Amino acid sequence: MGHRCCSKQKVKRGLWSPEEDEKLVNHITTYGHGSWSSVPKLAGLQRCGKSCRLRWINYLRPDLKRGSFSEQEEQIIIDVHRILGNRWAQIAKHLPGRTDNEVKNFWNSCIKKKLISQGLDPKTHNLIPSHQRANNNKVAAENILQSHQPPFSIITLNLQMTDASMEMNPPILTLPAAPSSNSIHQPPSMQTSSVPIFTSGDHHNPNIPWTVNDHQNSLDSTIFPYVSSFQNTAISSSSSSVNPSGFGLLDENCFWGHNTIAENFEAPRMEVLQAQEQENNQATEEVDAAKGVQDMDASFDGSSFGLEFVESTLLSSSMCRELDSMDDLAWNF
DNA sequence: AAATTCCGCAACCGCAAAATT
DNA sequence: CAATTTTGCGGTTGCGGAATT
Repeated sequence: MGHRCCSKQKVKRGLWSPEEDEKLVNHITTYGHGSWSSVPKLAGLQRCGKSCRLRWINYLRPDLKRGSFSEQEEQIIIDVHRILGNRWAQIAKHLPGRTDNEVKNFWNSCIKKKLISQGLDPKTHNLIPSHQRANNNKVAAENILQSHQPPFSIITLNLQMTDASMEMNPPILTLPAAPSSNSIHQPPSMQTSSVPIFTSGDHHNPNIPWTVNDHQNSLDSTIFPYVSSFQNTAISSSSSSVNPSGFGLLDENCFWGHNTIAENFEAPRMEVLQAQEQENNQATEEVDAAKGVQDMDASFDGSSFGLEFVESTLLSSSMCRELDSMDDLAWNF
């Protein structure tokens, strides 16, 4: 029984061998993936395109971060999940170098259990009523209650504002005032760099699928500010995902550098540099439009309070973690 | 030491949206 | 504009190693 997408060919399934990986990497570094459905044939693989795509995205891409999740990453996942639910791809966009699959697995294997052990419903993030709790969770949940540390985070508190209050006092959108959409993806310490981080991936430049941070809309540009909120810890560590050069390349050890793979990428990347810059300029305009031109008062109704908006405001909430008083957490309400 | 259970993770499946023809 | 193809996503499965019996 083969895949529906490639039922004509005999297709290998299951784990990938190092040889297959090598073939795929060689092919994509040389030619890009173009159309995934043509990749297996061109790369000499007996896999379906879908499988190749998955393997590349989840494992072979050079910009992937490896290793266990940091506490900051875990907190980001919890916070974003609280608002977005199981939208793993969206959540993963807030974690440079992590894939949706990775985030999903981490959630299912670790975070979910942790929340349950704390007496929290992993779906709603609310405290599970004691009568609904299983006995083995009871103790843990009660410990939380006794510890005067409410299990609700900043974001929960803010989201508990009523719709009415939102309409009366819409939160102020605090997108970073970056000179361009490129620099938004850099932590503040990098913002003086004149070298842009390329932001496009599969959607616009299939020939450079190894660039960091693929964005589907301009409001996703809140990604790196998360980084900035803890850059003195995570970012300065060896697992840094920020390339001082501005180019979105990581070696197999998650260091920015020039390994073989990265060098192979160099040529095709430079070829599309100009087109990329034009695209980035266009994206800048979109961000500007979102920031300034949009009339919040006129458009702020139930339907306009979309996920993008939630995500963009999430930024400020996450950063608020470092603030000292609850007054500072109020999103300018 | 062998058998069994548990668990994390890579990969698959099916569906929907987007893009292309 | 409809049909087809491609891409992206979230849920789920099952393999393989670790832990337990």
